[in-house]
Amino acid sequence: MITLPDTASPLYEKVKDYILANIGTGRWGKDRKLPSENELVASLGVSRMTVHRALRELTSAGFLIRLQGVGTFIAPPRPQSTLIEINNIAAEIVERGNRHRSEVLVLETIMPTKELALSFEFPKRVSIYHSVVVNFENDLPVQLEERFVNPSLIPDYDKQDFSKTATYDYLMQKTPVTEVEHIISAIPADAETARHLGIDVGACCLFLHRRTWTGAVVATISKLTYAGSRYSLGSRYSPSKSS
Amino acid sequence: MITLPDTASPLYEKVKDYILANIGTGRWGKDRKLPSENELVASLGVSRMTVHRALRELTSAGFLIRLQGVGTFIAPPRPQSTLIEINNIAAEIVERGNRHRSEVLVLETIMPTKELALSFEFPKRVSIYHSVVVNFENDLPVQLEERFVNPSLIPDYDKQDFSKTATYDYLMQKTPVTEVEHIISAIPADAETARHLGIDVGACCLFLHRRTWTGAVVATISKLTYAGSRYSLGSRYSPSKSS
DNA sequence: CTTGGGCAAAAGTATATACATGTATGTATG
DNA sequence: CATACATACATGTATATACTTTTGCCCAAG
Repeated sequence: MITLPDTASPLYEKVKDYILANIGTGRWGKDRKLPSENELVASLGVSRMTVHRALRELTSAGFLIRLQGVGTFIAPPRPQSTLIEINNIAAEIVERGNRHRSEVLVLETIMPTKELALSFEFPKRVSIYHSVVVNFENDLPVQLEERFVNPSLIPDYDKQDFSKTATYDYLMQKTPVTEVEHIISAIPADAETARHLGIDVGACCLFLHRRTWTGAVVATISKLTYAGSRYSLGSRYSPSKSS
Repeated sequence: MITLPDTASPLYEKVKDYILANIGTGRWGKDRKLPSENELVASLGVSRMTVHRALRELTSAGFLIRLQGVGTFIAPPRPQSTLIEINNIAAEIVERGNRHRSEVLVLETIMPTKELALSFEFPKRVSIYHSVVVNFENDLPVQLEERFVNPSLIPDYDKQDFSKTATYDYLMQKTPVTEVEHIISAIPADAETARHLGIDVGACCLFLHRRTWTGAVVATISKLTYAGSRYSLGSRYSPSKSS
């Protein structure tokens, strides 16, 4: 009989910790198979429901794999990918304690180019909304934001005052995003970008291309250009909010 | 008494669906407060444990917020952030059907600079591993990878042959990552980077700075420089794998 | 009016029990 | 030898019950 630590945390958390510790030390590493629920009940002296809860939560957290009728196994090492988080720039600037301001350069309805229509996966040509906004941090331009918006999902996009509401906030509020595609690259500033961001032509810019979906429909396409010298995308992330 | 649909799914899933549906239609939108567990027990005719499980899972999925002694509430709309995924470059290249090859330029033990020691959050000066590797896609250099590795977590790092095993694979295999910090920026190539990547000095590069933790200890610090013209980070992501 | 105690209500935890369902395996039968 | 069945064992689900912890609120005492 193993005695679990006498801490304040609930019992199922102690069981989870016990299991994680044994995974970590490789004690169950032989065939990566864990003791059965009933064996854990016997060795830990807790009820099966408690063991079951611990195992279920570790499974949903990705540590374990369970097969009914077979057993519980240590999950293969975490998928080799890491996530970074991209936040709303307006919120981010304010959070840093700086002043955010935006300037609307363009807000119009256009017929998409063939390439754009393709990106929207439109079967036929329909007009779309188009906006260009510059975001300032303490009066220094940091981001040039060009957006193309599917009007069937977000009507009235062209009626908004985006110097007050961030485009991002408006879109997030209007339609749920079910999928996002990002492409991040580094490009030299062209003449127009350079002018809007107040940097030299050819200066390094971080370029973020984003498409969002609502269901099967492409909702927005955004091209975000950051002045490379003034901005970097940062994030800190815990792959698994374990235990 | 509400009757839940007569499908094959388990009861707690039906309860989850019922709750999600009521959130979606805004039925409980007034003060965003849900019926208590006991009220749901009465109205749905299931046991409290079942209701509790449904509510607990919806809470951990981010849909609800529960306060002991107070009640259950609809969570505010999803945090306004999106995630992008950064994959192992070697695997990525192979997945694209291209040939991956790496060249080890440096693999040594060094004393960290003051700045580096600070990044590692070292209390005192200890030596660390240092590697510089160039990754090729079809013989075209795409990434310059400089890594600093905490020897207390990953001994023998300097004994590896990283032209065979990707550093990433080796590290992932040796120690679990509990937290990751990323900073992405766009910088012009310096002379050395330009030489290794075969690009012009001053050309745009995507620069990824990464720190990984194992528990409270900084495990690795990586500086990944991508030739901007040849590479972009891409990902597609579904924010909520709900219910 | 303010404070503090006590009560009710809500979620959180833990257990015992039962049955359902999926899987592997051994055994008897053709 | 092969198939079908029985069985044992694993996880999955559902309930009843009991107790704990936290919170909000009413009400009485000061």
